[in-house]
Amino acid sequence: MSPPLHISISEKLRHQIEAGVYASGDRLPSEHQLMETFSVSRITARQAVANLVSQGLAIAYRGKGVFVTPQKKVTYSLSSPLVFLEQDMARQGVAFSFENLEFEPVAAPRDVAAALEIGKASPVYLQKKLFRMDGAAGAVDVSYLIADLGERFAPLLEQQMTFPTLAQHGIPIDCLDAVIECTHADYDLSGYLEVPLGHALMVYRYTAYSSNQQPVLYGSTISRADRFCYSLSTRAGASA
Amino acid sequence: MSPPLHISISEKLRHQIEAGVYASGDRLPSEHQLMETFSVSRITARQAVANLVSQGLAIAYRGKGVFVTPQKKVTYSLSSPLVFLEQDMARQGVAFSFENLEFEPVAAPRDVAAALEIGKASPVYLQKKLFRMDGAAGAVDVSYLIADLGERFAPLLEQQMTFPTLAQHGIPIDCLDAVIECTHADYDLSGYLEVPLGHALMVYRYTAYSSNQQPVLYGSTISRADRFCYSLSTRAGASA
DNA sequence: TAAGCTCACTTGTTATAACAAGTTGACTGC
DNA sequence: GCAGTCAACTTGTTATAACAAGTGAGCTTA
Repeated sequence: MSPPLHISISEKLRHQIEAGVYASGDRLPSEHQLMETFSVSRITARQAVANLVSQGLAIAYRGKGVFVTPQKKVTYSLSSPLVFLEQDMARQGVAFSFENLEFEPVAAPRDVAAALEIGKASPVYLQKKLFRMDGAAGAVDVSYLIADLGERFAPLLEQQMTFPTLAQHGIPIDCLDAVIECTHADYDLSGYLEVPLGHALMVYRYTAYSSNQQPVLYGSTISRADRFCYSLSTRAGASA
Repeated sequence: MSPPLHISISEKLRHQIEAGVYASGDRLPSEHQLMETFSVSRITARQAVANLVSQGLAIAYRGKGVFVTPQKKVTYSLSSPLVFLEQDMARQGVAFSFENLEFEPVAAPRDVAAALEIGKASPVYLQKKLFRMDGAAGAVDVSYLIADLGERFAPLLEQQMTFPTLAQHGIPIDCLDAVIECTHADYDLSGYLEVPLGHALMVYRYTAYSSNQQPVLYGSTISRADRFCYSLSTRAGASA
């Protein structure tokens, strides 16, 4: 009949977060404090916190404490792929920046070669970028460019790679196939995005084709599911 | 240096799942068996299993065991909203069916009233549907129809509500705004979709507008993140 | 002053123990 | 043969205990 203790406690904390008792970025009571407040064992207190963490409401740091996750979600509008990501963010009052993590020629892995319709281990350019939203790491973009595109884009590294930028430099992108899916954090990405293992991530996986139907760009943007979402509209030029 | 025991164990199990040692639907070793196999305490064995569950690779049933989650992901193509959901599923070789859970007039909650641009507590129709993919519950759709649309649609309950169906009955849908986001299972939905608390869910939240720019339909399709993803293409009529 | 150390506090990992609760198959009694 | 019971097995919840490891403030020492 009555729910488990750890559920009751995490629900109580969740309500307090939603009611503003603990604001975005605030530290939640430590496990020891929860033990005393609710007269439970550390296992129960820990599980209550784990519920919040798995729901993306909080994040725990060893040695520091558990902190409320920023609840503001940023929307990227898919319906107007020509709009700069910066503009999308600015409309929502979010300071946006990005930094290049890597840009180097590599041999195409199997899935990349298949998507770009080139031979396995053909030369491609690997580009890794980190997007920051209000200073905090919000998304990681890992993309592969066909060799020709990579060489042409190399001098433009400081710019966001958008369709207009590419078109200006003689690489018009004609169409884009994309999949939006949800996956889970593994150890690799935890480093960039500071998400606990198993936490939900949004993945925007895309293949861009040039005017001659040739795939030229394949990659994915991986973001924290609790900080990023996608919108689209059938209205031409709509900005939902 | 060395990773925690529970991580090592869950990684080993994950590799075995990916290698086919445990196929989709198979039962994993029980906590007791894992204790003996890896010479660890039940807490460690449990945590290893919990890792798999939180990553969506397995699901646990009390009294029965832990079973490998079906890994096949179903894609719904957003670029052609006129395509029937059934067709999208059929293309992927998935048996699709849906059942009406509820259809009744209710007073519009606050967020619904705002989306439909009507007064709070105005009469609307609540429609709740369950989508089945290969027999298993895959998604729940909860939508609200303006009163007029609800009355006209009531006799058509056995049909999927798609844009062509609506247009045939004098309700042309002109445009659609949608947001795709990720959220986490709460107790309400766990019942329908059989997902553990905190598990990632995909939410497709939409507002449909009639030809006179009036919002007529607002709702969301909630699906298991590990079983459902969305695709879109800028190619007209593409079927990625 | 500045560098380095220590200590208190935090979460992370792991062990042992016990009971609750749901499932399943075998066994018993009719 | 069938129905009901029970025992064995499963995961779920909770407690107590100890150590590991990261952080940060404050103190000590050069």
